[in-house]
Amino acid sequence: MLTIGQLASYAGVTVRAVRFYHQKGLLPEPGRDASGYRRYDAVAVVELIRIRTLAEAGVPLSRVRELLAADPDEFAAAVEEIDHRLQAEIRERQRHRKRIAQLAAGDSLALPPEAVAYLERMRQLGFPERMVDAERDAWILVAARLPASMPMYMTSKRAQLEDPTLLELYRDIGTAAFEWERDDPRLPALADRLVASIEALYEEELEAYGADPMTDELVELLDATFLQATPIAARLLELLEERGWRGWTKLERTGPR
Amino acid sequence: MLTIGQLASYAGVTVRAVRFYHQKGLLPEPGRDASGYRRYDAVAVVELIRIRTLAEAGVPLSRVRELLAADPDEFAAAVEEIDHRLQAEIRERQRHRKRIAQLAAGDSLALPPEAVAYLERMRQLGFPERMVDAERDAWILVAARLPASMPMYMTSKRAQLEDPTLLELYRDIGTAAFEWERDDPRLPALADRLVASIEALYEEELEAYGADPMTDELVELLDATFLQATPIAARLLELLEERGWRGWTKLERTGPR
DNA sequence: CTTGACCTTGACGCTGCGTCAGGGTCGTAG
DNA sequence: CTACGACCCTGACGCAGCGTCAAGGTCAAG
Repeated sequence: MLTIGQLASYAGVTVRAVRFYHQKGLLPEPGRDASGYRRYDAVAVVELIRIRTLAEAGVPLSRVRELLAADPDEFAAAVEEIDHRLQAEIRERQRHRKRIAQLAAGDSLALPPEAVAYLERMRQLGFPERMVDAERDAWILVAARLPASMPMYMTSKRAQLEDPTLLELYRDIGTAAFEWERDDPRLPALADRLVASIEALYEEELEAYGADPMTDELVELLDATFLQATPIAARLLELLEERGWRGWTKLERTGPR
Repeated sequence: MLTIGQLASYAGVTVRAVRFYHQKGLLPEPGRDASGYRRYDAVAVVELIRIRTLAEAGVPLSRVRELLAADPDEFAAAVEEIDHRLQAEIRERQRHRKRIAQLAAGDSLALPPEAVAYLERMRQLGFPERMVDAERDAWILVAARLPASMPMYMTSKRAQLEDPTLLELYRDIGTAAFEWERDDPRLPALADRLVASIEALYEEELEAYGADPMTDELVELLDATFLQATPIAARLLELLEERGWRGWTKLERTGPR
């Protein structure tokens, strides 16, 4: 007759695990000896090994209980289902591996590769790090909501970076955002240049991309980020409204053409 | 400003998860509005998405906390370690899949394929199901302790099954085990045949396999299983001792040659 | 004013055990 | 005979990552 420790070492499990299986009704409680110790026979070893075999195959203990008492057909069906689950878990982990492989570089945290490339291009072009960070945060928000549209946005944005006039404008906005005060006298001139660019872009963009999938919710959030990021944001929006345009992330014409 | 529900839906997580991250210190508690509601800004969305990105990559939350504050070198090291873990988990599940694939047939629960083949051969040879079951349980015990020795044992046992004299003897022991009483008068004659076979095998086996890796502990357990399985077991052991042999699983000569 | 959809804190539940705490028991050695 | 280490017992809490009540308070719309 075996003690619980001997039984456990036989099946390669811990004593605690054996008691746990008793508690869960997977393994019947054996008789006790005079001093209250559990005493097991060889049948218990076989039962315990069966439990471990299923458990080690990744079967949850609740299923193990059913399976030990199942007929061959039920057993086969259960095995198939468990195999599907294991396959799914493997695929999940393979996705995770890809994901963390992309995380090796800092920006890619939560961003698709084309966005990382776009931010890298900004750095190459000499944009200040703070502005790149702000851009990154904004695109993280977009990527979370509209992952499918990221390639489209990034294609559009990269094209804008290659236009010398726009590049100059973006750089100046960056400088303004992080170095100017809210009432800087140079802001109206900046707003003029901005409006000129908007009006030049407006027609093109509409033709090229059709309806923008961006939701009002997201637009609002991105605008809020901008307003928080720099004190000039609020003033710039005012100046734009005076010139017939409302918004920031998504511009709408309010005045005459 | 966002409520907790809006924040959560933005990052694709549940409200409960957000509160949990607050509790764990992953996400800072934001300010409250007049009625005590948490109010979030866009920065919180970005932080939350970062947390989820890491968590979805299979990083435990305790590591997420460290990683959010880690420098690029630490981050890269951590990513590598996590990737190793994921790979290990994938390999583990692939083993599990193999294991449960083997479980499709009933006997293979906790038995290697060669043992399953041996039991199948017993069935082909017409051994009664009860005897096959008893054999199976015994070999489950052996396989748990000495998996590496199973091919050797099975080769030896299969050879014995192909010997007509031994086959006849085993079949008769099977019949005796499940149909005779402890004091059946035919037992002494069975013991004589058994001893004759043992003495014929004894020399051969010693030469062929050298030292048996089986431990005393395992021998004792297997003997106990035999004694529990059938009332004739105890009597048979007595008869063997009278004839100069002790034991069952592992026989030792006690008398003269 | 009511309804339904939100928000708050607090507490328990799930899996598969690990790990104390606070005892009793067994076998062997001195 | 006693002491010691290695066992055994029950009971309870802890872990990760939330899900899910419970028992309220708040808000916007009809």
